Amino acid sequence: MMAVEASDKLIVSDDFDDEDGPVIFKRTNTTSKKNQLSEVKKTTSSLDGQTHRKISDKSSTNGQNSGVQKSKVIPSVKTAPTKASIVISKGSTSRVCSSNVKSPVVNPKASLSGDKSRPLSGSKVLNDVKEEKHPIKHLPRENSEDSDDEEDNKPLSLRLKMNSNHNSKASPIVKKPIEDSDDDDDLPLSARLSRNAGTSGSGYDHSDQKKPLLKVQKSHQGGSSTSIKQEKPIAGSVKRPPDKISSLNSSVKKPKLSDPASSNKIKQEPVKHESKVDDDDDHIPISQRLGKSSALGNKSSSVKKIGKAVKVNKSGSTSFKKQVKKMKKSGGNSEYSKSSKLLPSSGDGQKKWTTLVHNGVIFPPPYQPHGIKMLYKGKPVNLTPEQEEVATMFAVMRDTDYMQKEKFKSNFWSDWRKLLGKNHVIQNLADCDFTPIYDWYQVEKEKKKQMSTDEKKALKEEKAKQEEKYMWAIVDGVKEKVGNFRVEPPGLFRGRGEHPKMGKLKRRIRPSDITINIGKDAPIPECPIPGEKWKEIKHDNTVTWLAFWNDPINPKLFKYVFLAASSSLKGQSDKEKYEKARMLKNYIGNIRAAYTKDFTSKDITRQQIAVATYLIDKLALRAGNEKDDDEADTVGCCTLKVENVTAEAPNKLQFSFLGKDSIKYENTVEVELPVYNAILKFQKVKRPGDDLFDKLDTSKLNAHLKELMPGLTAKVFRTFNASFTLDDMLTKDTKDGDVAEKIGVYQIANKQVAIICNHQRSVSKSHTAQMSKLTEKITELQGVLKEFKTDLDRVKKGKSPLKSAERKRNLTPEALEKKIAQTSAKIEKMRRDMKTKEDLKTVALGTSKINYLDPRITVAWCKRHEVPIEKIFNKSLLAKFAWAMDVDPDFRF
DNA sequence: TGCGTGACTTGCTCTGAGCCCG
DNA sequence: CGGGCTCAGAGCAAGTCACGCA
Repeated sequence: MMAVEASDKLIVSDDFDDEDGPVIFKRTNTTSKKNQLSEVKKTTSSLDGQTHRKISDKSSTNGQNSGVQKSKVIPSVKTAPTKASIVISKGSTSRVCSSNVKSPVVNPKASLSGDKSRPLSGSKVLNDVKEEKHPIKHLPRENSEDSDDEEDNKPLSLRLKMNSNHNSKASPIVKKPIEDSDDDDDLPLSARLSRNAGTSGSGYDHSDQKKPLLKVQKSHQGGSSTSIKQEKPIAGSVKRPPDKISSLNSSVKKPKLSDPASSNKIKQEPVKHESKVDDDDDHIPISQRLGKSSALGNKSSSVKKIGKAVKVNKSGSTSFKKQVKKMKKSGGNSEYSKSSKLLPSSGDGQKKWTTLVHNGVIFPPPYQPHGIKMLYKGKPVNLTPEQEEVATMFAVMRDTDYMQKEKFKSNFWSDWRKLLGKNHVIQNLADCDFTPIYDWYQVEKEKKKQMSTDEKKALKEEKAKQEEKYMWAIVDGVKEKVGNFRVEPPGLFRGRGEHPKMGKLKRRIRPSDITINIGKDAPIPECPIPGEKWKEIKHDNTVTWLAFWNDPINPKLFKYVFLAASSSLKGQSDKEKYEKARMLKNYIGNIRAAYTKDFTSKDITRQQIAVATYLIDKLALRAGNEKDDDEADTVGCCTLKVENVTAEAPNKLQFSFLGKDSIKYENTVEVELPVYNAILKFQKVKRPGDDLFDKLDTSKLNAHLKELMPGLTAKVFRTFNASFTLDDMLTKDTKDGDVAEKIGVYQIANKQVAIICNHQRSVSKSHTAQMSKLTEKITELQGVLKEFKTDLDRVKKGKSPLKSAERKRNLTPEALEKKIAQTSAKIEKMRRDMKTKEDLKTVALGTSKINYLDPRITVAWCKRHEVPIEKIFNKSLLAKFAWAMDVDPDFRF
């Protein structure tokens, strides 16, 4: 419904016949409803697989962008602390070498046998071996792609173990992880899809890529499977290795060593070790890890041989110990190993910290009345400061799309009216004219813009000074950045999509709304607003939040203040997330076999679980929790409605629904026939608005998934698909070449992941203008080129260059030829840039980079191919992924 | 078993700083 | 040196999932 849609669609082609098969579903983009991006559709790829996405630019207006919006009267300036540089380098290369050496054993397989069976011993061994894996795996895959494809048709399970078989036989499922290298099994469906596509033709990628964005094109060959991942730091090593740290610090604006850095460094060192350890684990097959989660200790042993470890130590020793201790408590890194249970560790009521010191939160400044009078029926109206503040919030949103929404206006009116009172002069919104306030705001904005650089700088510094104390927390003795220490200012709620509460007043938060969580021995932060006090002080070390308040729009919800993404606490859980996804790789074969078998189960719940799991695996759909009526009407897998899926004979399913953030998901994919038939069955006798999976909800689904793999939940498939695809594409498509070409390969892989995850963005307002500008320039250059050619002709014939340009005058044929080549190259580059711009106009690459792509894949790839990590990760990502920086170059997801 | 929290992750948009260009 | 563009970072909305209780 609301979707505005866009027109783009991606075309996806899937071919998956089989489970693994190469399904390709690539969607180009979807549109968001709100955003109205374009939608993408996919088509199946035909031979070539070219799928293309078409883009239509349709309007892209999202209203949101309009400039004014935000209104915040108060400028927020923050300074960012920053930092960091990365230091990966050296080690990396060197490491690489070492790594390369490794033996060719393939993990997968090895693991298989060993792994499955079990644990430790085997596993360790494996671990050590580890690195080898990729080679093996890949090769087979690639080469065999075609064959794979065929196999693809077969059920995943089959493929796993025996490629030869058919679907029917599913292998035994269950918990044991299989490591097979089976080719496809490991692969994410999506990857498989794409792969096919790639192989066969170029799937949509091709089209897109055909002209290589960056030059990379080759991709097809490898088939591109994409994977997406996110990154988060895993805990393992709590902190970053010293190096990193140091580097970070340096960059950080803050005081150099002031503590943070320095302290961090120290502590962190220990971390390194740990991290290494982790790395080791990585290599290890999941299964192994599982088995013995306890392995941790072991790992250390394994700690690689690699030099790195060595370095770390020294300084580390002390800190190291400490850390270890800490970790244990918290279940930190070690955790994963330690927690034999598998990953699940992090969550629970484990201790997350021992000592926690921070200064609370900072509040936005009080409202400063401007005294500008709005008009009601043409006449100026007096408003109290409170009334004026809310009127200003509304006035300032004039240029946004929200103003076109009745719901927004009625909600605003309802809340504002409460402030005005029943008997106020203002009796309806339609007769209100906020122009004077709007104009005043524009002027204020302009003034701010016109301030001199020095003035701006002074303001910024002042703000930084005020905020300095709130920016840091000391967790177990380590200074860590706080993520969002600023209390949200009052404003009008901007829900996404057709949110029922859009426009409601989000009232000002006061100290008495805020609960502080801090160490028992730490001083309680002073309340920044004189005369007021905190709602409550807690000392709960099983949670990571520093403070929270209830969301004024929906009091059932909380707004938390957490540590920043670069903190070790966050890094730890990030790492755990990726480890879990990697573990899934070892189980995926059996899981696919299991659900394939259940596609035709007589037990309807079982059948629905099977089909839902298949969709989550293949399409990277979100779980789809139930939602209340007072939220936007969006769905995920478990909450799909009959109307969201249209069957197209013989075996295609067309999906069309609004997902998270009311982003439109449009995709048509080929599915296995039993799935197709099951969907038809689920739709039977239901109305369009009924639940497709009426016997299912996320808790049942996740409970089932946990039986298949410890800690497995629906969202793990997204991480797995994403990271796997990235790893796979990078491995297959990276060729010798310059850095720019390699970065191009990375971007294409990143884009593929974004498409799989349906990460969209709204088309920038100036997109069309920018494109036409580029077109103009190209046309102009083509004219120039033509002239050069004519001149060259003439010069060769002994004539003088044509007219005009005197500059041409003395050109020799050689010089002209050179010019021609230069101009042609320039035109080519511009064409590529245009294509890239157009291709990415509705695709958001950042989300997957931040949340779904295991950073170790990227770091290891950078090391292997000598691409500076800074070319891929910006400063904040470098800080966030500090835990992944010392990964072995041979790391494979 | 179902439901309502509670805690955290994921995700899009806006903003502002720095960059490039003419 | 002003204006448009890009991109990182901030902001905050909207998901996921675990847990405890009845």
